[in-house]
Amino acid sequence: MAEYTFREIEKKWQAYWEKNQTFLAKVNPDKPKFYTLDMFPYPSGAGLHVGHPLGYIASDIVARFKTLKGFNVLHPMGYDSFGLPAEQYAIQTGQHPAITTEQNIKRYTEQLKNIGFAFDWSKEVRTSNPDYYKWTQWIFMQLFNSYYDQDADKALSIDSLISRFEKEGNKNVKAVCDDETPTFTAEQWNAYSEKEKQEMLLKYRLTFLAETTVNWCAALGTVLSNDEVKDGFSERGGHPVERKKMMQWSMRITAYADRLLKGLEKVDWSEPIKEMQRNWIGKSIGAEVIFQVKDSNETIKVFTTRVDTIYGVTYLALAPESDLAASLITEDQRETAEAYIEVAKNRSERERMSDVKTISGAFTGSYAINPFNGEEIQIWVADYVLAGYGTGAVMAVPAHDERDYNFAKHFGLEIRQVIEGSMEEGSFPGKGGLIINSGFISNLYMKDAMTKAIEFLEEKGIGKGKIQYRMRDAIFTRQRYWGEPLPVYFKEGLPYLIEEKDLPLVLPEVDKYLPTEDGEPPLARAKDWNYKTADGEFPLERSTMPGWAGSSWYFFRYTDPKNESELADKGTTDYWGAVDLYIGGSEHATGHLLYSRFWTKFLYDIGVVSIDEPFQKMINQGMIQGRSNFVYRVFPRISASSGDSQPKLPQVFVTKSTRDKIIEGVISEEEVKEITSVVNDKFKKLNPGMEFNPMVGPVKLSEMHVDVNIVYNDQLNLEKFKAWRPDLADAEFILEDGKYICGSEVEKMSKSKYNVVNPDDIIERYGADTLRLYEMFLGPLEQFKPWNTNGIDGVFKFLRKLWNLYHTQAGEFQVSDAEPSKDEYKALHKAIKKMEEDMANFSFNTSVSSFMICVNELSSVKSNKRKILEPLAILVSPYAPHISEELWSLLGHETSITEATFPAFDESYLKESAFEYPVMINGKMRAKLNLDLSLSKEEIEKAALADETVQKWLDGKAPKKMIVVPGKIVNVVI
RNA sequence: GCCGGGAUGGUGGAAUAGGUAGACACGCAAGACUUAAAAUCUUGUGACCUCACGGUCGUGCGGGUUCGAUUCCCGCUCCUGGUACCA
Repeated sequence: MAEYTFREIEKKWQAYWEKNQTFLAKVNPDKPKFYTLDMFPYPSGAGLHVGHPLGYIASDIVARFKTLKGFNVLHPMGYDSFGLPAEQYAIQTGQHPAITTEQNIKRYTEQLKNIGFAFDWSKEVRTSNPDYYKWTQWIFMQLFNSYYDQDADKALSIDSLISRFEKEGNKNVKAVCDDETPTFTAEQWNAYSEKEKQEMLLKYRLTFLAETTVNWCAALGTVLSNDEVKDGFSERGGHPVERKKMMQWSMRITAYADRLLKGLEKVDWSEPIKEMQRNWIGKSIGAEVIFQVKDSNETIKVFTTRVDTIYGVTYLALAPESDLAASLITEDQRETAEAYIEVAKNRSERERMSDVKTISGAFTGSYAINPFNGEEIQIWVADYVLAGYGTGAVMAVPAHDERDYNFAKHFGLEIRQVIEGSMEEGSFPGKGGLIINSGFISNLYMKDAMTKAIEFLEEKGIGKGKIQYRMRDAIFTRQRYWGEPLPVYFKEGLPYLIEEKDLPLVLPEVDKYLPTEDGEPPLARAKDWNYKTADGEFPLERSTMPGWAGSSWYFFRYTDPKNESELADKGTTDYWGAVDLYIGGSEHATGHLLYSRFWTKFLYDIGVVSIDEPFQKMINQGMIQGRSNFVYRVFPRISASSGDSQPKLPQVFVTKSTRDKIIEGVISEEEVKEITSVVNDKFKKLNPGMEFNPMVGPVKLSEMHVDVNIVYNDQLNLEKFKAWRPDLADAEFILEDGKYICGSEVEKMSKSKYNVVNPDDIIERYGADTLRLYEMFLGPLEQFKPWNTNGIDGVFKFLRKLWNLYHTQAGEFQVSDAEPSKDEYKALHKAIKKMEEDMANFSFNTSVSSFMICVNELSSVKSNKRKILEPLAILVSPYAPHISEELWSLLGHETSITEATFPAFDESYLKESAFEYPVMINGKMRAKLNLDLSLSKEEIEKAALADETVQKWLDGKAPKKMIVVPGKIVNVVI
């Protein structure tokens, strides 16, 4: 007697897959490849909850489906194992992060294996493994040894730059470099000292050391990137973040801004994600204009996207941080202006952001000259100007820019209109409008006016057309322990790379994971953290790499994870190419996904890989939210004269509907009496002999989270509840129909809300196949949805029904070799068709439904035909691989079902000769008419008109109009 | 503010080249089997009116296009994600 014993079946096949290396991916040029990838997890101490595997299940289904379709599939998994939580834990406990990380990984792997993923575990990578981060360091070295050549529009080696400098200086070199890089000749270059040369090269390298204003988080003792800061607080932990100047390594990602933007056109991602990246890159086309300061040698450079409005400029505004601003302050303005700068500078980013409405600024006392009309305009300091964007200075055109307008209004500055239109409702951008009052660009439209103005600027050498990006260079150092060390040492204060043969530069041991007393990063605690060269011993860099370093290239390492001589074999990465399907959360839209694209483009430039976009198709799965359950405790309002001892208060709980009645004030007096008497009786029992004033109405309640794992379909398991916490051991319940129904709410899944559901528990109760099916059945992959176990019985029942198709009522395996009926074929092929369509659209939930329909139909005719059940097992196998393998082997196969071929869809089984026409009267369905599909329009019309219901509605009159769509519908208009 | 995504029964959701709204599942109700429970099976289940036949309303709200609108257009409301003085 063989029941569906999922526990045995699942263990058996998981062991089989492991032993037979079923999912081992090998390069095979004879087969088309398919690379499907999940964003690898950070192995946290809490383990997996049901939300994590959602995307993995989806990609696993695709992987298994593609295998059945004859593709050579790579489906790897690994760990993003450097990170803050392990370090935080290490600080608290003194335990080495490597140890906790190892433990967490072990647990994650176990949990993942329980779900039956078709992962090729031999490809596993861990970013914190020296074998891995050796290559992260190696990539860093290549970046250090490269610069971005704008003529070639790619990264080139720094050596080639040096030889150009030696021959011709930097005058004709078009490269991405620091703003203040001076021009020099070959003679000057050759005369530079070694130190001067290195300093100059640092201005060109793709990773470089520079003083930058950073987001310093004192509580975490580290620098955070912009996307790790939310509203002035750290994303992790919510600690305050301040702006601070520090020497930091940066990555010149801005060099790739335009290619990162253009590359988006080539990839198949959702529009919102692409849009987020476009906004993040923030390309603006405009011009740089130089304003001369009156009676001074100083000039002010501004960036504007609207040179066409240059005749409308009535003042200039500088960022408070600007050094120039301070120097322009005149004696008579000194007091107010300096005070303003002091206040504005010290206002934290957070204050400035939350306080957008307040307009503030100060006049410096100096004037600038508008190069177009020679007009003198005031120079102001204003905190609406950001130091970090463009030149940190703006030319203000109050008539056509809202912020300038508000500022001018507030300080009574001139507002001069230069575009045709009405100023009644304040400023207007007037894009495309006719330019007026603007000298030689008057009577032109925006585009032409801009072209002409730029020509003028370039002719006079007082500006040029310019493209500005919002994106900043990415800071690449963290003052942290648990990250990749940078392969850099310092000689005379200048950075040099260690030799490649000394890679990996292994993370040293330290006594504590905290910064040193004088604020140095934890690596400063390491003994002998120096680099030995022929010239002596030099200190190594003490900062480590940020979290995104290791995750920016792991998809290449998966193809060849054990390679010791290169980051991956070129032939292998060429074979696997770009990731065909990447599944992960949309929260990585501007971090990981941008950095990965950047590094891929760089690796492409230096010839290490052959693709320049890593992720061809991406799907962003929606987060699974928690669904909390609540119980409602009656507030026992009893006063007792207890003497010394505290009275024991009764724990009495009422159900959701009683609570609702109490809240709405519609509870009956009898119910109140019942509740109070239960409370009073309980009190008496708990405190025998004690005198007390019994509780009377009205009833007050307090709400309490209850562990969702002891609630089933919102019904509380009373025994488990009593055992949950000692104080609840003699809880009393006022039930309805013998049940305690809890309240519920959707919240974030978190321990403190007792709503975390562990996949292990679901697997224990229903099996991994049920979990997989159910996660997919929950709804569209991309949608955010709460986890709710309420419907899980349905898919579990489905699997049992599926099992029963292959078994007699007595539980014996039995299939028939008889020829299936037309209906049986039809049921199967409907499901095949649907599955093919759904896989193309990544619509996993609807496939599960179609399996259910198919099995229901086959069950109702008690089908047990091999010709139906064999393909059915294959069809279901990507979703429910364990049961399918078992059925497949029962069907007599000796190899894994993964080696089967996906059943071919045959349209002819779905062909119908007749169709049940819905007959509508004025667009409302009134009758049904079963007609042959070969009938002509006229014949259908005739049949419809003859119908009794139609006759009734017509009531003897002729229809105004008849719409007949063969095979679809009949509509009679009356 | 700006840029995305969304709103369908008691619940999760299905259906878009415009063509039977509510597939599939949960829950609920009734019944069968059972000493009983569980499990399983059968039937019903959007709301309202009606004994019934049947009818009216119904896909966030208000309009429009159409023989016909969950689907297209215009105007709103609410929820949700991103972003935030980017010149």
